Amino acid sequence: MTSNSPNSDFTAIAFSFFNEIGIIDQLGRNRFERVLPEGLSIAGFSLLNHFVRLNKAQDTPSHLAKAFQVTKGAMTNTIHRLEALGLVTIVADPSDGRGKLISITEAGKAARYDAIARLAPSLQQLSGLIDPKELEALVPTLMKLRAILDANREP
Amino acid sequence: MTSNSPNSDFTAIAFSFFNEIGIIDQLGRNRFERVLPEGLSIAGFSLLNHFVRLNKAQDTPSHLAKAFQVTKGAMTNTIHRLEALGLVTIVADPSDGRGKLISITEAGKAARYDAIARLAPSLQQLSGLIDPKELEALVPTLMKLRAILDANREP
DNA sequence: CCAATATAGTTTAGTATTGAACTATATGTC
DNA sequence: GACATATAGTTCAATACTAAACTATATTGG
Repeated sequence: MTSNSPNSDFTAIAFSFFNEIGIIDQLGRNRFERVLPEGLSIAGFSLLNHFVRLNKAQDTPSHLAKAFQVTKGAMTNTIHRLEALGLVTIVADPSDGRGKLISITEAGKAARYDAIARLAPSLQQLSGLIDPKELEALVPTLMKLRAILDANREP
Repeated sequence: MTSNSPNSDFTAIAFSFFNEIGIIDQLGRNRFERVLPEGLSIAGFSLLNHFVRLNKAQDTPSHLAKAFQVTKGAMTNTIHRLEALGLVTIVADPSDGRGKLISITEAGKAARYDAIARLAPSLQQLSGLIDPKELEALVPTLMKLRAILDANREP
């Protein structure tokens, strides 16, 4: 019975894990926000990136809200700001009178590419400070964790 | 020269790393916020937790703002809300006419303890889904990374 | 000592978020 | 087919944050 009581152990571990995650996220967001072009938020960038990464031609606001785990209201706001910048288009869903379909524009793809180019130097600076192998080793576990959390969130 | 061009590799790795961190943070915050007692935000809880973890009797708003990497304005807001709840006290710094000193109250310590107790079941639920050893293995690397990011943020 | 500059904290305007109320359209049941 | 319920999207009030302007006090260099 030395290193046991696994339940309370887990609580403590999970607690420090989320604590570190929260601080790293804030420091990372801070870096990112400084270099994003005027008017483009991290939320906006993430949306553009989502379209390109998944190579999606179009997606609905409600699906996007679920994918990013934000409320429908937040997604309405993000989409409308991107539309005002000409980076996405909004059209009515022909097969569902309630729905809309969002698509990234060429300007949106260009803005995403440009944003990544601006991000690179800030990330590059870290390459001298962090062992790339160590960072790389983290990613698969984080992805697995994210998938578990994602699948087990409360509705 | 097979698996090289390490610089652009690093950018891609760092990019997915921060991407996963961001999503996990959001899912984690979501879980936390649901169980925190009415009126206590994550920011407020973190401040209370800071005092207890570091066993600090008092701290200045400006030092707290730096520690949490938020603006002075945000810290003013967090502190004033905690004071309104009776969880911290604010007194003038006797040795510096510009400064204030923040202390956690007994009620603040109790609120922090209570919040952790409420958090536990939500974390507990994860213990069946995630291998505790895997989670535990992540923490030291994250702490190191956090320290590096922390030391190398722009002013 | 005093002027210039730096630092501590507050305030304000603007942005991103949530939860809840709302409108409009779909779907399922009898 | 009509009614109840579910879903898509918008709007609104409130919270937490940022950047920048502000007030007040400290520090520093002539």
